[in-house]
Amino acid sequence: MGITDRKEKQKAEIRRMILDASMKLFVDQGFENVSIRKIADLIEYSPTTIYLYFKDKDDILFSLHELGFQKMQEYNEGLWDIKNPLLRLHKMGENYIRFGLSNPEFYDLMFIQRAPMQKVEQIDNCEWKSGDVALGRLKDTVREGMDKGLIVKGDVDAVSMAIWSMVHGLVSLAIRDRFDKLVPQEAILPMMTQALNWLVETIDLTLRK
Amino acid sequence: MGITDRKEKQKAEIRRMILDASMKLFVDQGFENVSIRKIADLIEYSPTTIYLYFKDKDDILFSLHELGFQKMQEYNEGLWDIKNPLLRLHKMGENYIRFGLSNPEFYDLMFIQRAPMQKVEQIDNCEWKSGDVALGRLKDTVREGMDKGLIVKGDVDAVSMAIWSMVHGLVSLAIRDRFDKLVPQEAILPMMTQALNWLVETIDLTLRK
DNA sequence: CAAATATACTTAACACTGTTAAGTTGCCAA
DNA sequence: TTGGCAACTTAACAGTGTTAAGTATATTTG
Repeated sequence: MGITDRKEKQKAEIRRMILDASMKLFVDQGFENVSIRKIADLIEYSPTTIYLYFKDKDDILFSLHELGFQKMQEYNEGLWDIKNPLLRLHKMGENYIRFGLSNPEFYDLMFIQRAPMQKVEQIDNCEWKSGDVALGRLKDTVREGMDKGLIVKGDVDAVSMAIWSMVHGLVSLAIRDRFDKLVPQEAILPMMTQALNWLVETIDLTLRK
Repeated sequence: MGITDRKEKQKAEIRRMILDASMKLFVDQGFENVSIRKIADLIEYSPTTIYLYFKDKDDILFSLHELGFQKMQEYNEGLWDIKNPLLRLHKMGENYIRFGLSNPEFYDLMFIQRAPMQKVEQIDNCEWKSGDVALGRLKDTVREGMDKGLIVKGDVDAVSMAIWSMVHGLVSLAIRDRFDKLVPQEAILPMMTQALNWLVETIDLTLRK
């Protein structure tokens, strides 16, 4: 089956091209400037060809959102070498913020836009693998911290959600311009870092006498 | 000037009609289903008439976003009767979550969509009054709590941002369906409440011995 | 090898979107 | 009565996602 094999590879290659073009477009020009026609222009095919490789636009956005999670993991390389769960948690937060601010369009897709979740609802019947894996790592760290008596005890799920929500809140408010008119531009990142530091210090049991 | 006066009132009335129609549309059918033409249909005018009363679509969305802040304040009636700043803070958080989940489309406009902020940037040169006022109330409460030795000390601005970010994170992840596949539907609200409770307990100095 | 079929891609169109320029009413003041 | 102005509409532009139908080219089959 040498021929069908090569065909498969060609098909995968064009899928790649479409994703690459979409990525380029929405990193360069922002989310709302990505259109099927612009993608088609970039890969020099007709717009309808794209529908031979993806069911619809949401399908492309879903794939990109998964690439986003891959990219995010790169930020966390070496994270598990940190043995102290509290320190690891702190670093996770820092990486999360750094990733969000450096890749606002990916972040948007992963945690703000509705499109990818609609695909999850339709296709992958009842699972959001990428999100589940990422949240799992947070939960593990929180649990470890509690077990070792390093951080304030509480329901692991609720506490993990609270921490995730806080960093997500910081990043999403920042990239949706809600800090712009409340905090001087150059003070935004320091303020975010300070907020994270405060949280980590507040839950740190070792700081209490 | 009786005539020009009545004219003014008529003009204001049509503005109202447009805003009411937009509100109805985006509360009933969701944000992305609001179009100039649908608004026009609802008020039985031609689409272009709307441009005689609002500069563009963003202008309408900005006005709606301000109405959202008004509506939010209604949730906080009687809040300042609570003398204990920690209790008040807790209630503020509960109200914030309740408002967000009950009025997702308004919340979207106020804290997620970019459109209203773009209007702020263009017109109101360099202020986001609604946001500033709301954040101000939070800051006052946090400061009062710190002054009275009821909550963990820290930079008032950063701590306020941290708290706002956490509740915003909870609400925005919820209304953008990020909890749906991670937590059973009926467990979402309890989990959010639990997360808020945990935060308040964690910063409560009176609980420490 | 020729005919039938399957593959890859395009053209044209539909039903939308926000927005603008130009045209049409009807009312008010001179 | 007429000029001008205000309120409103029609028609159009340039864009969007998406689908049905058509056209080559390549592959398989008789």
